[in-house]
Amino acid sequence: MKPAHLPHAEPDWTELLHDKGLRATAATKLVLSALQASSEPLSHENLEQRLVAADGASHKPDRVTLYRILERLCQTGLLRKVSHTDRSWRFALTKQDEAGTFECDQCHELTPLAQDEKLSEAMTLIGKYLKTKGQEAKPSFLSAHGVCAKCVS
Amino acid sequence: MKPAHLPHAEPDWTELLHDKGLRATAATKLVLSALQASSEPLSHENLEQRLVAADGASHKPDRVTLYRILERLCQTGLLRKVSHTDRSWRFALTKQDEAGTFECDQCHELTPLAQDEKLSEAMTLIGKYLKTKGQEAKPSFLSAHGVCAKCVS
DNA sequence: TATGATAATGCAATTGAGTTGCATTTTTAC
DNA sequence: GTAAAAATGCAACTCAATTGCATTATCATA
Repeated sequence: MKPAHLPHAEPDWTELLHDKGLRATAATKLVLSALQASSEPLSHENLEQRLVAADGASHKPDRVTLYRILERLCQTGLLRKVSHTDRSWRFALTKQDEAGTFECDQCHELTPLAQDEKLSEAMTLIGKYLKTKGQEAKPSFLSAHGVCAKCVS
Repeated sequence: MKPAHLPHAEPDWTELLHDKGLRATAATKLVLSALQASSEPLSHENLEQRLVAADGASHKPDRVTLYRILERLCQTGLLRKVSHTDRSWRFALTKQDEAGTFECDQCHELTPLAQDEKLSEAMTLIGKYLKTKGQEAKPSFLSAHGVCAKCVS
C-alpha cells in the first residue's frame, strides 16, 4: 500500500493514531497527509480546500468534524496549533525540529522556524531572561513577529 | 493638574494623542490610564471592567467604542496588540523596552518580556536564522510559548 | 467474521469576539 | 461662538469556533 520507492513516504498514520488511542478514520488520515504535504501551518479553511482536492471531491467531512479532528490531534500532541493575527488557528504536524514560526505583521505570511542551533540558543536566552523575572519557565515555541522583506520595500 | 510629586506620574495623554492626530476624549484617556496601570496586556473585556471601576461606574463607553478606541491607538502605534490563545486580543502600551510576551499554554498567564540584553540577542539570532532561510526579516516582537512554573508541577 | 461498546461523524443551533452602517454627539481649529 | 471633522452609541451583522444530540463507523472481542 505504501511503496518504499516513493519519495517522501508518509508515516503509517493508522499506527500513529492507534498509538495515541485514536481511531484511524479516512478523514483523520487525510488531514494528517495534507499537513504532512504542507510546508507551513494550515488553517481550518485551508484544510477544507485541500481535503476536497485530495479526496477527489467525493466526500468532504463536515466542517464541525474537521474542527473535532484537529482538536483531537492537538490534544494527543500530534498537531500543534498557533494563533494567527487574523484570529483563526493554524495547524501543523508536531515535529521535533519545529521551534516556532515567524509571522509578517503586514502580509501575515508564516515562515516555520526549524530547531537549529541559533534558535535553541535564542530559546535558552529567553528562558534565562524569564528566570531573572522569577518566572521559572522554559519556552518551547516561539512566535516571532515583524515585517518580512517583501513588505518592507 | 498633574502634581509632580505623585509617584508613577502619568504621561500627558492629551498631548500624546494630539501629536498622533487623535482627539483627547475621556474614554480614550481612561483606556490609556488603565493600560499604563497594568503590568500585563489587557483584553477588551478586562478593559471594560477597569473602565467601570475607574470611572466610578458613571459612564462606561459602548462596547463598540472601546473596540474603535483600541483600533485607533494601535494604528497610531501607541498600543500593540498580541493574539492570545483564547482567540481574543490583548492590548498594551507600546514601550520601547517591550520586546515580547511569554504565554503559558496551560493557564494562559502572560508575562511581558522587556527588551534586555538577552532578549535582543535572541532576536538577533532569530533574524540570522531567518536570513539563512532566505527570509530577510528582522523580528521585532516575540511571543514565547511554553508551560510556566506553576503549571509544570 | 459477526457484534456490541464507543469513538467519530453530520446537522442544526448557538456562542462570542470583533465589525459595519448610520444617525447623533463631542472635539477642536478658526 | 461655530462649523467641520472626529468620536460615540445603537442595532444589526460576520465569521471562526463550539455544543447537543441523533446516527454511523471503527475496532477489540468473542
